Amino acid sequence: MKARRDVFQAIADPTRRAIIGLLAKQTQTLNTVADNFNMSQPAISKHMRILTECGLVVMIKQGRERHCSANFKALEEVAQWAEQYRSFWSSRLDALENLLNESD
Amino acid sequence: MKARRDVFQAIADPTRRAIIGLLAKQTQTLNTVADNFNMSQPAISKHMRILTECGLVVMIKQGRERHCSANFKALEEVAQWAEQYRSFWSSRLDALENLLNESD
DNA sequence: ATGATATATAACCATTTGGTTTAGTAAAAC
DNA sequence: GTTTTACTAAACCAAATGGTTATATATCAT
Repeated sequence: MKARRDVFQAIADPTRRAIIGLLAKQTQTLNTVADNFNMSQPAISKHMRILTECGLVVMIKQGRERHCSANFKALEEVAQWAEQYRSFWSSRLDALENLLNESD
Repeated sequence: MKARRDVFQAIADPTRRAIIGLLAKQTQTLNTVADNFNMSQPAISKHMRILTECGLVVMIKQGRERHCSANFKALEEVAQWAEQYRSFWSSRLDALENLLNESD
């Protein structure tokens, strides 16, 4: 049994972020998703597997089609991680100033 | 010349996220950062290089030491990307419901 | 039944990743 | 000036990543 996929790793790939973007507009089948990319269907299939493994996408089998839908809740972890540092970048306390103050 | 590093890829690694967390508390030298991890100093050096290449960390040479400081502004891209989908997960329109509605 | 369609699975491959150890180099301490 | 110290760079390695093509499987259409 594989260790549960990491959502940070899942969104590291630009193709997978683009897939999320597509699914935000509407649920799509795997094939219609694949039409948007310049790569083979198995490649998209693999990306989709990674996305489902970390909970970012839910796939439901309907006949011979797989209907794919994004589960944006899984992005909360990412948003929260990044946002915890927002006060740092929105304040005056960013990296350069830290360093400059330090060397004063 | 290497293509500019991607911040999404940079934060995909848990060690690098931990480094960001450390630098949020205070600027540190490369060595003091390395003390927090169970890996060699060159390994941390490499992580730090990736972090600086995508702008997440700023390093300033001071004598023989490298003072490392996080530049949280570089996280804005990540926060914004994730947040654009917040309305989806905070509303009732999440994946499962989409699919269930569809198959009604 | 036969064939087309939608997808998964397998086998394969090149490249990247994340680590290692072993030098090097530059600054500080003695 | 010799030795630590802080780090970088190089050479190496196993494993993971992201793609391919070819094949299998299940469903739908005829």
